[in-house]
Amino acid sequence: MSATPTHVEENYLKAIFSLSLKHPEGASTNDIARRLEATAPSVSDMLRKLKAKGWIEYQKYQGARLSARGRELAVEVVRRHRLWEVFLVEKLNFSWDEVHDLAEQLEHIRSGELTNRLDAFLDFPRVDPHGDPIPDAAGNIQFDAAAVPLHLADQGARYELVGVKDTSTSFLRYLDHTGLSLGSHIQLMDRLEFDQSVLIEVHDKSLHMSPHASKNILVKPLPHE
Amino acid sequence: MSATPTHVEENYLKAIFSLSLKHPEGASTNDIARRLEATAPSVSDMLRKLKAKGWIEYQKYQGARLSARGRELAVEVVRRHRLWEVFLVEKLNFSWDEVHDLAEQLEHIRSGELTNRLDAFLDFPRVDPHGDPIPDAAGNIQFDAAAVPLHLADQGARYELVGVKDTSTSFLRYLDHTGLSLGSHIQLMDRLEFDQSVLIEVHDKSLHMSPHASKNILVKPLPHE
DNA sequence: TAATTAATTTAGACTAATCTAAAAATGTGT
DNA sequence: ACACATTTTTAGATTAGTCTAAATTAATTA
Repeated sequence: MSATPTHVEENYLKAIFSLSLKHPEGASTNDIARRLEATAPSVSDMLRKLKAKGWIEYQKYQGARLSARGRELAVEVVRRHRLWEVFLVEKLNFSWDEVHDLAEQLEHIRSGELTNRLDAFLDFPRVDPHGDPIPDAAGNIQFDAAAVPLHLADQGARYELVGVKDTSTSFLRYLDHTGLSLGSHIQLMDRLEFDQSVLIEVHDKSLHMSPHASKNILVKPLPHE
Repeated sequence: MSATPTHVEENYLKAIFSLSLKHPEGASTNDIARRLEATAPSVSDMLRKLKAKGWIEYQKYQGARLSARGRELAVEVVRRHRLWEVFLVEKLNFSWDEVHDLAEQLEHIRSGELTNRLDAFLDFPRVDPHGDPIPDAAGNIQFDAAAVPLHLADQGARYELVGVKDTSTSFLRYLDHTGLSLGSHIQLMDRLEFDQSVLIEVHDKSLHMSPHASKNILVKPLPHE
């Protein structure tokens, strides 16, 4: 039936998938190119091929959307990526800022058996080390509806850090530096509307956080004590 | 300095390495082609490239030998392959006949940090699930000098199964079927010289074993009780 | 040693993935 | 709605790896 994608094709599908989360109407050639650090002509070429294989819907100049099959393939890659990240952190003691590149390689080993056994070995984790949800074997993704970016959270309320949007090494190192990690309790003391920076309290220490940071931290309200 | 080999180049280096164990004078084009299921012209081409990169010594029509650097690279691949095999069997509960193809993919993820952490996580195993020695981080390989193929073992003596040379699924399944696995105790009842088949006793059951099997099983003398 | 066979290399072509430079289509602002 | 900027696609070239068919070298055997 449908052939299996190459590693490169998997990367394109994954990029289109993640771009589509914010722009369901379709991923543009340039956005994909930026994401994959490739040139627009390379992307244009590849979109034609992916369309021919039935993995995306695509009309010239109109951007790309995943087909049902394309989405399945992309979600499998995401599942593998996130499971390997959990493995690297939980079992091999890597830190959350070191695992991305390794997982980028491990994610391309395509074996349902391997993936599912790894999943079981890790005790069926629901999120990866950055708080991103791990698709289950059927491809379902459990998004946490209660999660909001910190810069939109309620003044005075108490939150738990449940995810980060920016998974770059530099950002994660910055969070380590401030003592923040998944599960940290945060109280939002003040929001400075003009630049969307925030004043928060973590572990009884107060901290002024830039808008870039506050926008890239996902929090969930803590139940009142 | 020396660039890093591609996955394909790693496969060639590994093939030359393992062929060189039996024929230290050099691996022939055809032998490499057979091993990699490629054609002779493909191999011929690649040998020129590997020579240009300084990883093999090679003169036209004379076969290939690994350079010092080439050997290092090959041994690293072997190390990764065997560590992943241990992981798959010990942690993910794969059986010894299922791990080869997965390890062929995992072995190409080149990260010293990953490899060494995996090694530690597995508690520094010395052999893989087929009894093959795992090179240490410095590239040293501890061969078991006492191991001999079963068809050359001494009549009447008692042995431990310490390795298999043929790691094909069919052969390993056959061994499972007979109840043999790494560590099994074997008594060599009779050797039939004319065809190198043997009569052995395992777990108090006697068994007639074909020459192919007896040649591909490595045993080590058990200390007398 | 000459002839034949086997092994190996060269020649030429193909696919996947990439790039730069140029052309074409789309979108925007006055 | 026209001109201009932006985005995207086409054209053409490159690299890695592979193949088949043909030529060449090495080995064997009469």
